[in-house]
Amino acid sequence: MPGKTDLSELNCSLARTLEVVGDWWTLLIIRDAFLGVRRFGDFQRSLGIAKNILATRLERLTASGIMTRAGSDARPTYQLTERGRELMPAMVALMQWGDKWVSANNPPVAVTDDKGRAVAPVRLRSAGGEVSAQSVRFRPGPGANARTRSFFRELEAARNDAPAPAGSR
Amino acid sequence: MPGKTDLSELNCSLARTLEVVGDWWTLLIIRDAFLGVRRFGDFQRSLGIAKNILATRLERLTASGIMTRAGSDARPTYQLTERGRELMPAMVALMQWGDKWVSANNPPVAVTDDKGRAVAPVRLRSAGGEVSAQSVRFRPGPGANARTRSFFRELEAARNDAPAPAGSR
DNA sequence: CTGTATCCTTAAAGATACTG
DNA sequence: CAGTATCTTTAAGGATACAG
Repeated sequence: MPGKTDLSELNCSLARTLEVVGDWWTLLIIRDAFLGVRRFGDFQRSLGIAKNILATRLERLTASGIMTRAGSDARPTYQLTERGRELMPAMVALMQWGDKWVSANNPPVAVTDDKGRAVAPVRLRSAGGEVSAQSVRFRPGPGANARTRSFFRELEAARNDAPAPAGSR
Repeated sequence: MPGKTDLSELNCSLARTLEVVGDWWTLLIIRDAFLGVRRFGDFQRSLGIAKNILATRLERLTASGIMTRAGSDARPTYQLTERGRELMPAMVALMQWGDKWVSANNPPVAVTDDKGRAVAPVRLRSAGGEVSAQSVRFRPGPGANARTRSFFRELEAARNDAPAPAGSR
């Protein structure tokens, strides 16, 4: 993107994740890798991506430890590392969302375990069981900086303002 | 992005998802919305995003039914719809990945349920229990088009080629 | 405060030719 | 086959001024 902002200041793991895998091609390359694609040319044909773009992405992905390059130098293969494979839940969750809300429950790709049993919709869980989207809470974590902490403080203040402006006036 | 490719041809729910929410700002706006941000100016300050960019994103998000605009026209609030809230698992999964692999297990933001109990790392499950990234399988789904089917066929062929060229030669 | 309208900059995407 | 090197295009991002 043109005047690309540096998101690293945002002190947020989501922003940090997006800095590494946050563009279309990167995510789709990882998807292909999950599917079993290994070769430069196969990625290229599968995605219809220009060679220079693909080369850049693969280099970035190997540099950030998400994929490894192996095999002959003339005809290497690219594979996901553990770091990369651990993106699986996020990828599947994104796919499931698209299955439901964009593909109208008519998934182009089915996800199963190795015995062909469907992977269930991804859910959030805590010690108390399933956590609905409504009941999820966010708060500053151990890695929060001053800006993040004040952000949450202000958020809290705004929440106390809006819903109950009765007695205050 | 400049010469933006039309991913809708890719016949993949991930690509389709990325067409809707697949850029930095959109995802970060949704994150903020999850955190409780509601107002134009708050999004703007929180993210450090230009006003026109924010306006475009909010319009796209409401047009695609992920957020709704409510309240006075002069000072509206933006909230996630169900469609938007269902992105929660994917967002949290992405955050968790960043927590572990980029923020070095020092999360800026902690995610809990409404009783303060930590949300567990997102896992994939099937009728057989937890599904490891290694054992996940993909196959053409009901919505697969001819291109997707042949893609999987070729992938299968390649897999049979590489690992066992013994008897064939 | 919440936008819209402009203008400008720039970097990302793509096409193409070429190399080991 | 797997890239690298260029060149061009273009649209996204940002800044600013202005409006309701």
